[in-house]
Amino acid sequence: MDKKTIINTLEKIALYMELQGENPFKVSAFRKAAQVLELDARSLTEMDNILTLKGIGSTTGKVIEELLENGESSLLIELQSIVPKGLLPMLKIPGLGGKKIAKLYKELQIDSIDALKEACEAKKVQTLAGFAAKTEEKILAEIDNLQSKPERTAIWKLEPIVEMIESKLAAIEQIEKFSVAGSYRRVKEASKDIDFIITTSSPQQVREELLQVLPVLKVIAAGDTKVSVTLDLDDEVDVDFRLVEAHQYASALNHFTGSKDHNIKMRQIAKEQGKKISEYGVELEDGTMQHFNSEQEFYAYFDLPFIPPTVREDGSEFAKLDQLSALVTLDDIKGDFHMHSTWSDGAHSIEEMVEASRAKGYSYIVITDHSDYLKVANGLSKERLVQQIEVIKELNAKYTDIEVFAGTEMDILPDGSLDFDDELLKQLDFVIASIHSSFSQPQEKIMERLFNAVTNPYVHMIAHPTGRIVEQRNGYNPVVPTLIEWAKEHGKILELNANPYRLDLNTEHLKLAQQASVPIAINTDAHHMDQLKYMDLGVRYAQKAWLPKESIVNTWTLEQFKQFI
DNA sequence: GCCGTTTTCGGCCCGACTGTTTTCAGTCG
Repeated sequence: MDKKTIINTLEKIALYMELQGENPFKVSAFRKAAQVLELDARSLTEMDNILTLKGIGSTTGKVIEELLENGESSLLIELQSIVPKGLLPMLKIPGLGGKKIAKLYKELQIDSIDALKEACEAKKVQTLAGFAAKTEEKILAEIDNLQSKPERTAIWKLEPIVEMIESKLAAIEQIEKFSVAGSYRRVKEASKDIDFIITTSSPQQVREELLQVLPVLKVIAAGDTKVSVTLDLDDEVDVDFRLVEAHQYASALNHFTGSKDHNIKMRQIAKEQGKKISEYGVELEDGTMQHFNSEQEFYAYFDLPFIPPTVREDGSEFAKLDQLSALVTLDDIKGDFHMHSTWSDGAHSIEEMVEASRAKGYSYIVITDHSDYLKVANGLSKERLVQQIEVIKELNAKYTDIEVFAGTEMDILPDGSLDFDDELLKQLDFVIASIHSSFSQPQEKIMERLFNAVTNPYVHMIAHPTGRIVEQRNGYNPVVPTLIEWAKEHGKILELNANPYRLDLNTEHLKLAQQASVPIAINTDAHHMDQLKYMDLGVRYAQKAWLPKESIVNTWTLEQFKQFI
């Protein structure tokens, strides 16, 4: 019996109880018990006091004891025999919760989505008290919608949509200030919807403007403080706008950034002090409202350090407040080790990339165009690379405020060999090795290729080590813990590729690398000047893995970096 | 169902919107 099974069982029990229309507090008691176990860092064998944990009482305790003893829960088994399995997916239909589903089952014996669809079409559902024609139509529409719409949308699909919305909001006169919030602001890899908060003194006008200027497919809700729409784009995306007054900005931003668990924790802290947190501010015991100029002020009011959005997750962040000041921030970043120019498949000349990097205030960058093998990307031949090294040397002499290093993003070929020989690699300041081909080879072959790169004395770093594309492609499936071991042994850097398509290594892998003291470089892999901005995303993604500045190569001074290479 | 050196009963984070009724329940984030 492992911890995960116990957590899953408790959550399943909660789900089945919810489908029975049980008391919501009872349901959440089981969820809370599951969360208590989840948030406890110890493994099951290390926990001798499981039944005395706060949040685990006699009933949930018995479930756990039973699971430990014979591997199953009679409570769950009983619930599963009473509640048809077909009810579970019905919770996915917006507008339907436990109570309504329980009623549909009890009164009309509806035990699946198909049965629900039939009953709606036969106009049986509107005969129930609490249901009417409009509800019936809505359920039918949502069932149709269910198949066509993905549950979550990847961050790289959302990014251009967020930018489009931001440009629209900026053009609406009555909007004073706005910000994206929600899980997108927390840098989740994928989100269910996009949240914006807007400050205005004429909410009704802004509401109308929003519905006008955006490509609205469907209005989900449109009240005085909240507008929810589905946008008609390549990917249908839901967007929530919350309209508040200027002095409520910080509280609203905090509230709608979440996460839900983070907010609940904050409210419990406030409650212990007799205060009440809402999206409008903090209400004191005498009923007066406290407002804040920033989220920093808000946290300080509760004697907490500023908790960045990226780590506001399951509540465990409150146990790690002492680590917050060590987290890497954009201000700590002194350079970028991976970018392309027109020499291969980049959009700008080396000089333009240097100028854009100077504008960022970097102390150093490395130009790393593709190597010979990658013909589709106009990879550099030996001769062209030698030429490029000279060009970079000359260019570098022109600058006193930034050091430009000559590098390469060299392919690790399908047969495991490296695209350039050591004689050439020797002449470069910085060598990246990466895989762009034959992803479907057996894992042993992939690892053999990576091993050859890691053990080459002239290679400094492995880029996008797994080759994944967020929410779309798994990559070439290396054994990452082994790769981390090798990197440690041979003194290599592993990359956090900051492009929103990649975010590679992912947070789990980054944590492992940090535990092994393997240095991480956050790189934009920019193919265009504008993409240098992804450093910000990379840094915030690194925060999600709780990476301290010390683990990040980009925080090194020029001297430290020179010493390393 | 769980919790409590103010409580063993009465709360549990808090508020918005919709649809169904006519003062509110259910759902959602």
